[in-house]
Amino acid sequence: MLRIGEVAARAGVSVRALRYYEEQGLLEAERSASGQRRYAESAVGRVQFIQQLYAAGLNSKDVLEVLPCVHTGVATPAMLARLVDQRDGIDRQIAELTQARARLDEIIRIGQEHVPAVAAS
Amino acid sequence: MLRIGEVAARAGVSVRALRYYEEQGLLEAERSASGQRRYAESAVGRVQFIQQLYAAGLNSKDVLEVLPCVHTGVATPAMLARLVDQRDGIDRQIAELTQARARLDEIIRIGQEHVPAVAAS
DNA sequence: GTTGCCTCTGACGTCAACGTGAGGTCCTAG
DNA sequence: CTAGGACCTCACGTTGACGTCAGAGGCAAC
Repeated sequence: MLRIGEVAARAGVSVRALRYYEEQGLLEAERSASGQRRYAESAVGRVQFIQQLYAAGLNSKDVLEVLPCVHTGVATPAMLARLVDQRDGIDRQIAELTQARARLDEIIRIGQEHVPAVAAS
Repeated sequence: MLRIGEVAARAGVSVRALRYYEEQGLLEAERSASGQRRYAESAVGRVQFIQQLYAAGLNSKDVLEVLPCVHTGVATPAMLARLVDQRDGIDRQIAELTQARARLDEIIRIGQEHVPAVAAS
């Protein structure tokens, strides 16, 4: 059983974030006799996945819809539809990012042509 | 010369957003005699690129650093370094998204196995 | 037993990218 | 010449994911 600081350090987030996740129903913790949170080892991976979903543009409500499937491995048809929606959203984001990356890349290429004296090895 | 509503409609953003971009120094506009903004045709593409950069996780300050290179086609070595940094950031984001997508995908796959009676064609 | 770090519960602060009126002006179609 | 959109400038409101501070208690070491 891990304490909150330990989980935060391992998952690379703040202690405040973990309390916030609990507030949002994203993360459960047992309590010690004195009321301190105790986490299972699996909490670290769970938190990292939550971070990934946030990074993918989901809000905490979306994450809340997705997470039960992760834990139970079971999904209702409605949940599956949501999951597919979220995956499609991520696909669109990846496509946009790829396009933005390509544009940035071309800007860099042009920039290097115009200032070639420095990087020429 | 386009009016603000026209640019907003074509670029798929709000009028308020365009004023905000101007406020942040991201987008310039001439003014008519009565003070109304008049945009060049190129503003539409510029706005769309700004949106892509926002979607890529850049804030307006970052965008402000990147945009001059787009317009002039010239970049100082420092600017080039920033551009490369931003591109690397986008690469990291794409990697994260791809990983999140893979995890979602597996959840969907497992979910479909557990509820096969519906989707079976 | 006390020092020093960890944790607790509120509860207000923050920051970016706009949203949303208020109150007034412009413009163009009929 | 007037009705009604589109546009203008303030300027406050919103939202999500935390940051941060206050005041109090917990825990392991010395």
